[in-house]
Amino acid sequence: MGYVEFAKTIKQLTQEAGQPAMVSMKDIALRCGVSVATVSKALNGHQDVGSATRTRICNMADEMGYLTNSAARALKTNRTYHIGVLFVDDRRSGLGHEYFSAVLNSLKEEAETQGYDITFINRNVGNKPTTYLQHCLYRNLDGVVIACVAFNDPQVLELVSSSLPVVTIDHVFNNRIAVVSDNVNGTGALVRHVFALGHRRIAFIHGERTAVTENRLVGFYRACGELGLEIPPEYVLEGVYHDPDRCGELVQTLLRLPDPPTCILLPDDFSAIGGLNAIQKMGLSVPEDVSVTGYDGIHLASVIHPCLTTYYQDTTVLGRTAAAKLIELIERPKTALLDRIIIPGRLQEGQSVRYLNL
Amino acid sequence: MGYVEFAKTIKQLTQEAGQPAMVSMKDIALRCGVSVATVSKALNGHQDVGSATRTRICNMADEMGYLTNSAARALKTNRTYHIGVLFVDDRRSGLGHEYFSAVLNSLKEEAETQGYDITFINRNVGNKPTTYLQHCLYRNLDGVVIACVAFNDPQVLELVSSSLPVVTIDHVFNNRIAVVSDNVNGTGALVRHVFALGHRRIAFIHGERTAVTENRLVGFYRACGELGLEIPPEYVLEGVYHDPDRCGELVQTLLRLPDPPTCILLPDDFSAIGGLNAIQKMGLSVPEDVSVTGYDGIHLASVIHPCLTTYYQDTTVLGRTAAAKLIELIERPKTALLDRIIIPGRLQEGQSVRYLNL
DNA sequence: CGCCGCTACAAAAACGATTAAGATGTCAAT
DNA sequence: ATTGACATCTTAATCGTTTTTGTAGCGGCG
Repeated sequence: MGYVEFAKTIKQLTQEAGQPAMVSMKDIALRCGVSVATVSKALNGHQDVGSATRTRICNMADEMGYLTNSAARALKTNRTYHIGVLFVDDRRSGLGHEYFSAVLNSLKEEAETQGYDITFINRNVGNKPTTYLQHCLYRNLDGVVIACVAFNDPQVLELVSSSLPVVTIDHVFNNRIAVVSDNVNGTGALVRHVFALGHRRIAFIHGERTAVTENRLVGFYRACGELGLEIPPEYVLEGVYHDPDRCGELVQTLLRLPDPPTCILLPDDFSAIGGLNAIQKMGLSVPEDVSVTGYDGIHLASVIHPCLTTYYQDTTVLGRTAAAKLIELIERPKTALLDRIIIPGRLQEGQSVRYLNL
Repeated sequence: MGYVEFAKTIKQLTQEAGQPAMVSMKDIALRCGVSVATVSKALNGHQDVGSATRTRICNMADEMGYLTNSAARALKTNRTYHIGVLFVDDRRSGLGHEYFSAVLNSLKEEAETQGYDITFINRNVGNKPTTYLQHCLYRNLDGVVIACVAFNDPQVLELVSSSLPVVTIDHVFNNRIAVVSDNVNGTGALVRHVFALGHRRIAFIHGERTAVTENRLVGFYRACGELGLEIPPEYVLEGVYHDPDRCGELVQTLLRLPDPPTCILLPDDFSAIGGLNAIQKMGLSVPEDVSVTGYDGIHLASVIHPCLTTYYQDTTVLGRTAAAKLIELIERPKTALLDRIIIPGRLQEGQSVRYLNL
């Protein structure tokens, strides 16, 4: 039986069985008259394989539809080309949040183009509860991206202090790579923007106290300081991210002050909607009576009415960078710089901030 | 060296190395004075192991922090406890869409509680481009959930017609399990609802032609028929999902008709915002002058003003069911019913539809 | 007593790849 | 001719499981 006939037979067999009848290196070796070792080397680009043999093997591999068995490779090399992603979605602040799903999507794409797949980390192995770290070890993950979680969770800390390559998003740990959105300058940019439009009485409703929030507060106070603004303490309130109702209430609180602000910075675009509603409910309108800004720059911001002045966080670069840095750390641990990488965003002007005649 | 000392040593070693120094069945076997085979059986609950030995082995496994090596198990058993998810996010209609991220999240949780991890399917293996199917085979995925893709993509069809266990969401294939949102009754419910409120001139802006859209059209025309409504063809327009601008334009088109509708059904909540804006831009208001409904019942619908009357799609049940059905198909292929499962939603009344005095 | 059947374990062969170490052949230099 | 260097390929061990087959011991039964 000649070469071509044999190939046909193989295909027919696989067709018939309905199963793709996984072809292994052994099969290729058999057909090429070489050893499995040679096949492995040829396919992996090692140098001690003759160029004629190499092309013969590679062609045969294509011909036969060879696919690496990832489990076997992982077993032998301890490399899975799988990176874990830890996103927690309590109260819809994880995947449900457009910011994070956009970051995730970009992260996914970068990882995939580099040959890595992503998988979610959770707290069980088989049907037994475990820790995040154990789950990662069980799956032999090459590395982990952590985002959108309670970073003081003991299980998260265990993961961060493990020997696994880790990249965190929007939170900085010592001696770990962190990719963070530029919350300091982002908030600062908003302050300076509304200041330039004449606003002096600027209030800030921020989210729950997290690393992100701390940075936004720093950005806020620093910018105000540089502009010579004295912000009364009652202008700075703790709200809740992604909670239009709560933020709406706080907006009303602010507007009922004896000396109300002319502009209110809200924790994010979504909760800004609550602000808009609350203001409208008081018979006032945006931006004529009160100005408002959001944060995030999600699609929503530009389609609501009035569309929001906000600070766009570059989710694409954030996700891509996180993936790229993690892979760098995995593949070249010696040279990877353990540092904090700040991703700048961009002020996005809408119609929610009025020009104030001074 | 006694038992306790030995245990300590192990722990110290792993601490020092910084590496968790994976302990294998071999280590347990050594310490328990049994063979690896026995360890394997004990840990996997086989019957031919003495109960004393069994508990000794299990305790030791816990003690030493044993974790199954998933790669080795996968290699031997061809089961990875990994299910693939195919979500495509062209033009932000995948993960960026709250509907799908909610489905994904629910799917993830159900899979995880059953001991399965989820991973995204893409089109490369290593750094070479391949098909979705090849990717699944390369990763030895136990099964696949397909959602939110162009279901006529040849690569998707290849996957669907492969021998892999497959569950599709919102699209039905022959002899495959499909989990679909009840678009027929959902749209019907909206029609009946606005009819009950007195509306007779009801327009429908639907999304691009997909299986989902077809069902909604069926639901629309069927309900209208049952109610004895004659819908003029110019009342039914093809819009674009998740596109407020385009849908806004179409709303204006409808309202400029000589005999405009009193109520407009929009393709989803997000694009309904475009409808609201467009109406406002014409100097009209919702619901006083025109009534509007959305679809999806995402969080947004209830926070905008006026909040939307919409049809809530039960993303939680959708995702959970998809995962559960897929796992059933994987684990009990003989008894799993290859069928279409319809997940009902719920009409969610807002303030965007007015009561019309007839 | 001898045999059967049972329980409880061990031995060993896989799964499919990687890789160190060894083998072979060729050719140039001595 | 011998040697070494080099290129090219093979052998064989190994990763950590699972699973088939084998076997020792023991009690019961005719």
